[in-house]
Amino acid sequence: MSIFDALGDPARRKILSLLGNGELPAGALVAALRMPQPNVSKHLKVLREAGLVRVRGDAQRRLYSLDTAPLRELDAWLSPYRRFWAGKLDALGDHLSRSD
Amino acid sequence: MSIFDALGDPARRKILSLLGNGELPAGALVAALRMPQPNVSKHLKVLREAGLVRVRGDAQRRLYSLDTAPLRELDAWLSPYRRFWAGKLDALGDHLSRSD
DNA sequence: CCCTAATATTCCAAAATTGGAATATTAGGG
DNA sequence: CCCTAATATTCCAATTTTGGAATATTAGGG
Repeated sequence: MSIFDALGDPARRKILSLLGNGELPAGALVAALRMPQPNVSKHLKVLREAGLVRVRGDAQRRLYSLDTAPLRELDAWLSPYRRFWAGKLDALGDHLSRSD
Repeated sequence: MSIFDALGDPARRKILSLLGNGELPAGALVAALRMPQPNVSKHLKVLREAGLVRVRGDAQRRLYSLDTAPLRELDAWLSPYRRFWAGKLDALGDHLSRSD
């Protein structure tokens, strides 16, 4: 699954966003996403396979953290297109304040 | 379909890349992609619906061009993550950071 | 009008994705 | 050992996506 596919699901984007603030146990993600635990676990698996998150054990818990390497690749993929808006810093607001 | 989903298919990413060099008729994309025409037409529909391409008629032909607005959104989505590699001089980085 | 070129749409089966429910695994604690 | 908490995996039905083939549409040209 490519990074684009991995990012295709809103729940997965939310997970990345949450991990942006630092390492979290799977349970914290389950609580934040308000979604059945097995479901979150499956999304985490997709993210792992895409290389977007790392995991380490801490007793029974599994602590997830962001691996930004694929995001850097995405950034690179975007590069050739940036010339279309580079310098055009007009007011096209931060569309980005959505919840995903 | 979100922009992430629209970008999920390699053929669609190739189309965007081709259109990066300027407007092209659908037929040119069919030739470049080496894929059955109806298939390309369907990918173009997905791209249209995601707002990634514009189309205008020229007699029987349809000329496609890039609409970069959704790519700018993607760029914005990426923003909060850039701090993880900002300053870390990656080999890919400054491709086009010229100051003229 | 009819013909042709260019492109889009529909129909269909195959493959992949997703969610829900049940179950399995893993790692301490008593 | 057994128990419990935390997390992962499996199984299944529903939905979505994809490709191939056939067909439809659109817009001139003769």
